[in-house]
Amino acid sequence: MNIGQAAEQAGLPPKTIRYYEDIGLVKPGRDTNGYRAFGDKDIHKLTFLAHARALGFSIEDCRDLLALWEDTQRASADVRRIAQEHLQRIEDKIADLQNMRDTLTTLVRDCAGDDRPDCPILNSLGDPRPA
Amino acid sequence: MNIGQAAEQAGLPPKTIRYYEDIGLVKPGRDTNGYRAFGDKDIHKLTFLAHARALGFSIEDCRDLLALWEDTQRASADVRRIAQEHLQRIEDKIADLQNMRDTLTTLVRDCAGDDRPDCPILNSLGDPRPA
DNA sequence: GATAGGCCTTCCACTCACTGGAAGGTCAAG
DNA sequence: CTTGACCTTCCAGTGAGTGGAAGGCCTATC
Repeated sequence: MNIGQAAEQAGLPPKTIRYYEDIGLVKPGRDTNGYRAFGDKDIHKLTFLAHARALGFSIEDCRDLLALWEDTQRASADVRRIAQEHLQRIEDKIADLQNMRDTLTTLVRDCAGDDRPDCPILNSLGDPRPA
Repeated sequence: MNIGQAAEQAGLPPKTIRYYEDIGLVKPGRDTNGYRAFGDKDIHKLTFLAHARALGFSIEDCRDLLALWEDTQRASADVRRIAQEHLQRIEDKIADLQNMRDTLTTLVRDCAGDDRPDCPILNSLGDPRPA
């Protein structure tokens, strides 16, 4: 299978797949004309990568998860640990963003948003001890 | 004021302040020895930048907000619009992360996490139509 | 056989917002 | 006079791709 079809199957842009080969996540063969030749296992890996990345796993997490996937003897606990650590990072990030949202919501609510120059948003951002 | 004190006041690393000068966000003067000399207005700007960045505004948003802050005639509506657009991006990001979290929570819950090799997380990630 | 177009290849540069480090100048204390 | 903490500039790297140029290959049509 050429890179175009592989991209379609996996739901990734061809450029991204070349990049994944570059950094050693997949190792497709080559046809005599130099085109990459993707087998079923490559497609599976790319699909795996597309899903894991969509869930926000880092490339290095993906590398670890793929290695565990290829190791039929691995303990599911190893996978679970990576997923749980990632879950914690996501929870933290959500909490951060919710704090930002709350602060911004207050600022936007207090801003008249009209033609007058007075603006609580700018005032607060410039204050050494802001809202 | 030297860059070290300015950094302390504003709550930013010196490296970041130099970077902000590089990209034209602040323009401190120079002492005769070549050291940057930060005035009150520079400190205020840096403080502003630290807060706006902490709220997740992009550098380009910060540039716009600083320009509005320096324009005493600006309408508060302009500021409000930038803040509200940013707020929307934050809301979207929170929703994305919550979806990720929900999917991952399900996967982690279904994974035995013991010595056995069977792992619903890996199975699902490799599935063309995943959880 | 020529040509058009749609693939494919490599390589280089760019993104964003810094961060790290090297090499060297300056300043205050002891 | 030396030590150590500052400061300066410049170069390179981060993560995870994306954009584009220059050129090769493959198929279809004229």
